[in-house]
Amino acid sequence: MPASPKATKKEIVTAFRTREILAAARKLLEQRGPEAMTMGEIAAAAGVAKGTLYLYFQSKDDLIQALIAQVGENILHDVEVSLVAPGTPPEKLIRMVSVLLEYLNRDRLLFPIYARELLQGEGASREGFRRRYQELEEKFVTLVTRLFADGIAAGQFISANPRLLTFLIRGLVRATGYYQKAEGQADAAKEALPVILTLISSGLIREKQSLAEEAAL
Amino acid sequence: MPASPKATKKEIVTAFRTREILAAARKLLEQRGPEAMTMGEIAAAAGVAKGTLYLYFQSKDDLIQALIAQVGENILHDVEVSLVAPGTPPEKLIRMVSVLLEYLNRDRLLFPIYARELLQGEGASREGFRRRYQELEEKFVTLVTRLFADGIAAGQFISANPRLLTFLIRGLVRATGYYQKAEGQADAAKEALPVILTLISSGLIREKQSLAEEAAL
Amino acid sequence: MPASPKATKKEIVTAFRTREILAAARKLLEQRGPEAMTMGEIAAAAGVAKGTLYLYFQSKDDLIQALIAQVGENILHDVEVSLVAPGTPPEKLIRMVSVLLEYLNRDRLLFPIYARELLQGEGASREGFRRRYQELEEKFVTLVTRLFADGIAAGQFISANPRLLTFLIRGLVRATGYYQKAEGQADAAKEALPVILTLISSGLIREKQSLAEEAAL
Amino acid sequence: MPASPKATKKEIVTAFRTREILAAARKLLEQRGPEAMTMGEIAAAAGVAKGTLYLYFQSKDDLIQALIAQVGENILHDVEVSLVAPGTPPEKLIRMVSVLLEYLNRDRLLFPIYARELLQGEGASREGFRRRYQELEEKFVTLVTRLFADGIAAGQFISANPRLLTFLIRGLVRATGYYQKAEGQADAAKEALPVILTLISSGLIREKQSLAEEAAL
DNA sequence: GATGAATGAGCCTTCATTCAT
DNA sequence: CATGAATGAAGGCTCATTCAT
Repeated sequence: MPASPKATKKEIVTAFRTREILAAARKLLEQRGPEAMTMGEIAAAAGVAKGTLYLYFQSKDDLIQALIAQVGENILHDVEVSLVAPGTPPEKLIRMVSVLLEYLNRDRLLFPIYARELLQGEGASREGFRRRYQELEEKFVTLVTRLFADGIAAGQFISANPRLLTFLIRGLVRATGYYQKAEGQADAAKEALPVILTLISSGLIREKQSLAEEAAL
Repeated sequence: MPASPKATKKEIVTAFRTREILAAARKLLEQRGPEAMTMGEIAAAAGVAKGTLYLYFQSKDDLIQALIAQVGENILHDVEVSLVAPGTPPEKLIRMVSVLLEYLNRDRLLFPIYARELLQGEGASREGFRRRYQELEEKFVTLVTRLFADGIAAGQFISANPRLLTFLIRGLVRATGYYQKAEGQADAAKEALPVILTLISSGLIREKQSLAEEAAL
Repeated sequence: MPASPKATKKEIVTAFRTREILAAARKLLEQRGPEAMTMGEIAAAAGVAKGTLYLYFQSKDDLIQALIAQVGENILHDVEVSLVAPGTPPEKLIRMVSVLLEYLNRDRLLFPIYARELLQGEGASREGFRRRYQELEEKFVTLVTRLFADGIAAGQFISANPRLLTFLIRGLVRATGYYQKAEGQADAAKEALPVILTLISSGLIREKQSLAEEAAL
Repeated sequence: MPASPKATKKEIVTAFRTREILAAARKLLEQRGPEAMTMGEIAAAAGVAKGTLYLYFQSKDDLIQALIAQVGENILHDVEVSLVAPGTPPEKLIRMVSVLLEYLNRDRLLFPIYARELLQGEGASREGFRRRYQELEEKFVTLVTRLFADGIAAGQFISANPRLLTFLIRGLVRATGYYQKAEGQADAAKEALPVILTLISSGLIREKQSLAEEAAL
């Protein structure tokens, strides 16, 4: 029957359009920020009419949510994979950091560092955007916190609040993203990976003895 | 003491109003973000009429810049103090991290983690806000980069791009800010400081031997 | 005739709307002046929403400039035609005055007497309006000044600064416009034309001898 | 009794302030127009506080009315004097034109050509300004129209609507004002006076014969 | 009387969203 | 389905006017 393939073709076109629009929106989101970016700009960049955007997304906020979901689910999936693969917690941690850093180079993707939304209270506009971003964040934190909890329990990580450790690790990845952006480098991740691994494994400071005194303070 | 206090009284009122407005704006900035926050809201929160804001600031952008300047100059000053005081580079680094973390508890202060502006291109609105924030950032990075460069030259830090190290350290402080906000804790800094110091001095991972293998990968 | 009229239909609608808006704006400009006239009033008078005006004109100033350009180019063109047609300078002068006076009756047109902008310095608002108006003025003055210069050289006009004569002729036309407006007459131009022609050709005063004495004073 | 001189002194100060404010306002009115000119600017130019203006004038509109009245009464008075002095109507006309032209050089005074207000309908803002200006105009027109009526009755002027003639004469004076402004000359009036007198007495065109044919059309 | 900080109505302009074609 | 002209709510900003000092 021709109906099913026809419907499928339609779905393919729809999916294609959706991706095109999201791709255009992503670039604009990074360049101009969520508020400054207008629906008109997105439409122009995607090569469609303004009204067409509303055939694919209910609102601007909805579009931004889809953007985050699209990216976020990919990241979360890859992070999850890196954590369920066999290995000790430290091994898993290292794999996960590598995965996160790779995202900084894929698709010019800056979402891992799109952190400002986390700061905003309930009154903020783009309510949906914020909420979605925080959900994503929460899922990530939950996953990684478990890793740290396991590792701490096994005596393989320093003894600290595993949730705090999760935030700190994420902070290092974000910092790399800002570094990449600020320095205009194409591949900051490659440079940062070994440095972050060294930091994680043995710290920044070479003369441990003097530090021991400091820590005593 | 007639004339002088009279002139001063007006100045006091002006200074007081300015601070009131900035305080109201700061709260709103955190709650709603720079775009969503309207001059009307700021005025209402400060208990003045909309037009009054324009007696103290030339524009919305100007007001936000003042907000940043107010905070930023304090931070920069304290950071600078912590760096010129005597001590080895590692000692200075630790002092500086302490200073930065203290700011997370002072004045509900979230600016140290107000990083999104760094991501945006020239087209973004509130040009002045972004520029000012980036200037602040640049000054900070320059200061700390020098510290790392010195420490690396003296063999006291690991050998890495000092600028990258600066971004990473800052990332840890920011992460603490997000942690504090996300967890709703009053004093995340106190909890995070020893963890960050340990991380800096000896890493997160206890079993160094296994890590050596990882690094070989 | 399928594609072409379709594209044309949209253009026709656009052109129609543009004219509607300009017509509404013209009436308001005369009633209230360029500053007092608001975009809201224009929109209401044109039967569209305020935002719609910005689909046709970039700004209020732009709209007013379009208004002037629309009218001004017509006038200039007709004046030019009246000056290049064959005839002696006096004949041309008379033709031109007739053309100008005709404009006072066409389209409730008062622009030929919209002179205030000429008085204002650079600080005035609606910079574009003023500039455009002065450009128009300058073109007109240049054209007519040449006519007077030619006529004076040929001994057909009294010997005087041709530029001054241009201003005086224009002053008579403007005066007729004010007369029409003030008296509420429909066709002041018809009444004024022979009077102005007589004035130009032989003056207002009948007893030339007495005047000669006066001039001697 | 000291009360009376004291009151007088106060009146003197008041009158002085009033004149100072009006002088400052007049300059601004010419530079920026009645709408663009702000009360703040007037106050600054007059060297007083903004609130002080409201001790001398009820409103901005009231201030502008006073401005017109001040100037207008002077002009009207001088025109009246020139018309009641002995002489034939043509003599009086010439005297009056001289008086009007003199005003163009006095006090940088441009009011005689401040004609735009005449165009505006009832809806315009600065209602009082417009009304006052039109009253002034009406008085002037009444005065001069009587002169022309007398002269026409005596056969000394061409036979035409005396009111129209009044507008035309006034148009010549205004034109001189625009000429002075446009050309940036200091003393356009001196140059224009003989030209206008010649125009009034015998027209612009020298070859009367050819004109006679034209007039026949 | 004089001041000028404060007010708030009202303006121009933008932009997410709708809907007739 | 796609379009883009139209909408109108809302924002930043100005400025005439008021009033406590």
